[in-house]
Amino acid sequence: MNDIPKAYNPNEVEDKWYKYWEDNDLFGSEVNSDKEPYTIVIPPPNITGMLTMGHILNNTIQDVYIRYKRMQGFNALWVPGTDHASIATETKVVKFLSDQGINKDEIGREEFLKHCHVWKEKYGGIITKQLRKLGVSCDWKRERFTMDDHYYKKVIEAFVELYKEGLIYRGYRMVNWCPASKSAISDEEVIYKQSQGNLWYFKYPVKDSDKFIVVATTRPETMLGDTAVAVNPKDNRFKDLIGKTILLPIANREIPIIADDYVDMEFGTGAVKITPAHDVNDYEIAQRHSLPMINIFYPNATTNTNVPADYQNKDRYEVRKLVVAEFEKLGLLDKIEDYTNNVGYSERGGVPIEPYLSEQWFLKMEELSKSALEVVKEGKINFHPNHWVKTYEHWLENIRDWCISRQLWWGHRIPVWYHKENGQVYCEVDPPEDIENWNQDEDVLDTWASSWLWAQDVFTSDEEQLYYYPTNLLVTAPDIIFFWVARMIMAGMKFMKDVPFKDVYFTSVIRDTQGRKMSKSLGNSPDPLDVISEYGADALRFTINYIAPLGQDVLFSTEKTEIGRNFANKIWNAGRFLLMNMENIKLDNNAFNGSVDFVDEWIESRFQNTLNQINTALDKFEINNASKIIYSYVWNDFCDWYVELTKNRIYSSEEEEIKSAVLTRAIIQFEKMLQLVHPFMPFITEELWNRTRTREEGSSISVSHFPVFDKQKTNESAENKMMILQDIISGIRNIRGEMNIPPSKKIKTLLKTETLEDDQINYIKSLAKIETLEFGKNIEKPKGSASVVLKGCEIYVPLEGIIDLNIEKERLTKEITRLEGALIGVDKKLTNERFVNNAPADVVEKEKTKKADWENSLAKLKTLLNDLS
RNA sequence: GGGAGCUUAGCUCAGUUGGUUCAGAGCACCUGCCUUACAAGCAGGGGGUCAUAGGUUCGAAUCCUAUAGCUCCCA
Repeated sequence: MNDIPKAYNPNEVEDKWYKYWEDNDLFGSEVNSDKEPYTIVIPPPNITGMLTMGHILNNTIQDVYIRYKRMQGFNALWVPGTDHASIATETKVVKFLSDQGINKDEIGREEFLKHCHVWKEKYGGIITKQLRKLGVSCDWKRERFTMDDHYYKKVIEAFVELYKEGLIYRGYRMVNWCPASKSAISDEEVIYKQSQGNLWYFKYPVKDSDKFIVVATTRPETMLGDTAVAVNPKDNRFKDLIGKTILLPIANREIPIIADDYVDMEFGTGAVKITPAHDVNDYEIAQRHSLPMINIFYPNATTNTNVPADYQNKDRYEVRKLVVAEFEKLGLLDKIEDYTNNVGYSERGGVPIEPYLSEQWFLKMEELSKSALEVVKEGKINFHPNHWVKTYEHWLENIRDWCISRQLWWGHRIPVWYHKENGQVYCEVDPPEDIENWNQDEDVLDTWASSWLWAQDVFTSDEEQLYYYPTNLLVTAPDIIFFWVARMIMAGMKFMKDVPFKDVYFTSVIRDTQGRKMSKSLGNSPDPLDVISEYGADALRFTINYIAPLGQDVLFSTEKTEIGRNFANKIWNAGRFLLMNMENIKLDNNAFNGSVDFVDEWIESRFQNTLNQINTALDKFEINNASKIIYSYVWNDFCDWYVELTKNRIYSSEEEEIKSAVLTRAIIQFEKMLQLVHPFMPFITEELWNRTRTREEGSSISVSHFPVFDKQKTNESAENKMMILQDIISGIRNIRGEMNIPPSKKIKTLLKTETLEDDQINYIKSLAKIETLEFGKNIEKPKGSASVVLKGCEIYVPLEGIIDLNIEKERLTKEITRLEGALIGVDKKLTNERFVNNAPADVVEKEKTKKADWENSLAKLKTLLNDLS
């Protein structure tokens, strides 16, 4: 056993065990009607992505729960997989190809998709490979992809079903258009950013008049598509102009001046230009007034032939400059003001979106959102933290139809065919038989319109679906609550008539130490794999759980991982101590009887209470609380006290039998602790589990039985007895510390007490480094002693000659001041009649006891202080 | 503009139904220790007007109201 290194080295341990787990299929799950399933589906990472700190947090939490439940005897299944990420992947592949001089449109759809699949095979597994480094206990045999045959078919079936029910429709509508990907995107994919812009004031000449009407706009280029100017009917400034027309400069069109309540009289000049094809509000006004709609852009947001020749084929921002310059030249530019406005950007494309008229597919939301709202309100699904419910409700109550078509090739192609001759529409899972007479719709579905089936269709047979669905827990980042969580709930209720999961855990958002969101562009995100190789996966897992409070942001920096690394090292060394002492000792499982003393009862009691607290914390999804409970049990109870107290018995005992019994007991206690820690730190616990004794091939701590809380084994009197012991030892250590007595110097100590028992004495002697200890109720304080007053016990450390009286006076005075302050508080309460009359009797009683105890101590302290002078 | 959350020690955060000295932990800091598991450690110590102002209550970090600051979501 001398091969146990002094410091824990995760690199020598982690890969070995991961391989062992996978080789032995320890995380596989099969339908088994005798066992209750516990199911989690992974939020499928995007195949274009790399592992981020967000993934670390998210997947660590899932792994904690799945390992915990697996050890508790559930048939635990964690389904891994990836998402095809339509826009992101297509963008990557397009760039990849164009770097080689290949143009997407030239090679055509089929050829392009081949490249996509090749690309997916090559890069699509990066994250899932990286995740293994974290120790995740997924069932890799069940890895799924959103474009797998089975899953693809399910997506198409869902479309057809919804179409036939009339919930999916096609329409020529104003959508959020991403000029970069040349596709429509959904409302949720638009990100609003504040930007410093201008408000341009244009003078529009009124026909047959020398008057002008001034309009303000943030987007001058759109004037080329204006089809009206609108004013508020109540606005007296423009009353006489309503019904007249404007001669639109540059475009040289005649457009009407109309009245509409929508116009805000306070904004700008009170008159607004109307560009129906490029503004959502204008579009609605145009519909009310039957105005023409002039689309001035190609799909990439360059100007088309609907604008004068000089302005054609130019980028929208270039046209803006030209238009402004021309207005200035014509003397029609009234003024320019600074203006801050919200500009919508395409989440994926990164460019400002263009409101754009086009033919798109929509999914009606009214019915779907209703049931999704109900199940959360009724508590069939619980959000953690709960406050996300409000955000969720608000979104569902104000939802608009979902634009599900994308003008892309990579994805699930819409299963609709149009007849070449008669324009007939055909929507089925299988293509029409006379396929040569039909054209299939060119669009694919929004990625989320496929991943919304994830919780139900990662299961490939009815039997499996029936057994594993609904899943138990979804762990995800709050930023996809609408994109994914809400829609998965809709899909579950629609297709399965049941919720997709029972609990949703929304993770923290990971930021850097300055509170900035981690992002590629800022370069402030550490590569998790670097962190793992530097500190170990267990260290990172533990740290991220430890510092991530439920529902709040977490500020992460690489150095914080020291918390977990040090903790792992602590566990390692506790094990090292036990194993080293076991070297020449036989483990004797039957040797308990002679050795049980209150320390053994105490640690068992602490263990049980800790176990109970951890169960409660995990049930409430207070995962960082759970890690703190574990940390404090392992470090404070187990290492600082229990192991130290074991030493006393191991070293002082001459009897091998007792030594063996103490160590056996300690090892068993240590093993139980390892099980507690295992869901959080799987690698180190597996390593030590295999070092405490020889294990069968194929066995693992990860499939061992998690301890079950047993109230019978808690022991209040042992805990109390221990507390007294700890107080006395701390008291003596305090004197040592304050008096600067070096640890090497053994001291003499006297204890005036009635309650101390023999079995506590040896512990006190060794932990407080005492040479001789006298105790009893009639102990007298020696002259020149330092002293501590505890409840029912006084400690005297005779230090005549060494002791600095002033330091001791200071110590005592400090304690006296503290107690006096506390007593004032208690007195204030007890002399207040309203307190005595109104507060519950037990509270008053407690205050009285406190008062008596403190007065007692205070009196003793004062006597001690007097003796010194 | 609407909504959610946050503000407690130098830093990051706990603090349950208001009641034990409830003002805590970790890191950082100071002092002493290479004490036979661990210096990635051990022992001891200092440090906070609980954002601000009111209110409710016998009693408030905790409940209510207002204000300020910060973060996020939605329009």
